[in-house]
Amino acid sequence: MARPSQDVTEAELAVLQVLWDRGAQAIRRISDAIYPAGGISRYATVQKLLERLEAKGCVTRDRSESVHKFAAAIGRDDLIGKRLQDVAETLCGGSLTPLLSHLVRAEGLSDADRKALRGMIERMDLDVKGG
Amino acid sequence: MARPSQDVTEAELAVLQVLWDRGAQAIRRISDAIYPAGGISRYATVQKLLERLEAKGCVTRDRSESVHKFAAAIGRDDLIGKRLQDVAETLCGGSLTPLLSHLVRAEGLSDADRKALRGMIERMDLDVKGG
DNA sequence: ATCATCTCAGACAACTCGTCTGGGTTCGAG
DNA sequence: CTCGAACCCAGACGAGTTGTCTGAGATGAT
Repeated sequence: MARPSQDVTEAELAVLQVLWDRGAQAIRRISDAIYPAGGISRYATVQKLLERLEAKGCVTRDRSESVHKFAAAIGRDDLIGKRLQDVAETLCGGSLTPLLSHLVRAEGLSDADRKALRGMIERMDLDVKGG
Repeated sequence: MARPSQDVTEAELAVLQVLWDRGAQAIRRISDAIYPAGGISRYATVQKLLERLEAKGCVTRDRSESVHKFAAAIGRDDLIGKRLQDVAETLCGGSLTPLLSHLVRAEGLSDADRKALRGMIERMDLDVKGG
């Protein structure tokens, strides 16, 4: 499975968002979703973006019909993970822990957030102890 | 305080690392640290990087002496925060919580990590309750 | 006065990114 | 079968970024 090596671009991400939200699509549909104004060249732009996404392993292409259909090969979560990993490698020597502690320290953590977080940790503890 | 608007580049980061590790430095010192081989042009490269870092507000310049001295204006932690914020805005609608849950879910969290994390949360709870 | 070292401004090639053009193909309607 | 619309593919283009370098003037110690 070809993993996305390079990073996903702003415009490429817009294409991925459409695929994530609406499932597999033909180029025309994606183009219409992103550029409601339409236009021939916009179509070609999306086409190129999909081509590059495919090269990066972020999208799969179904060529069984004459009009190809594209589907996301990675999820939003995969991309989040990749970006976090990237930050960790660039700034923390590869360790994710500093990111974690930064986020916990950061403002914006509500009561509910903390509660959910505690729940997650407890569940992990159980996983470890239970087997 | 001018905040870093654009992102810090790979080579720029190398310069920042030197400033973080060794404190305020003149260009020559930084250049020697990054390019042990030396060379005139490397000096100019570091100079340009510092100029760009200054423009981004990541570095301050002390012009009081004829040989300027540079110091980091942001910490490693600030940069981590900025990058995390960026990921959140790009992929999570600005919320940091998904990042948090992703990290907790991620492998590589040791026993000690979980323990430390639980400690952090409990401390936050105390802060809130204690006023 | 000289010379090494510094600052500053600008140039450069390589690369990325979003966009567009042109040429060949496919497919359904007439 | 022919025609036209929509498709796929390859390539190009301008703008912006990034790391690097050059040249000219200023500064300071010997």
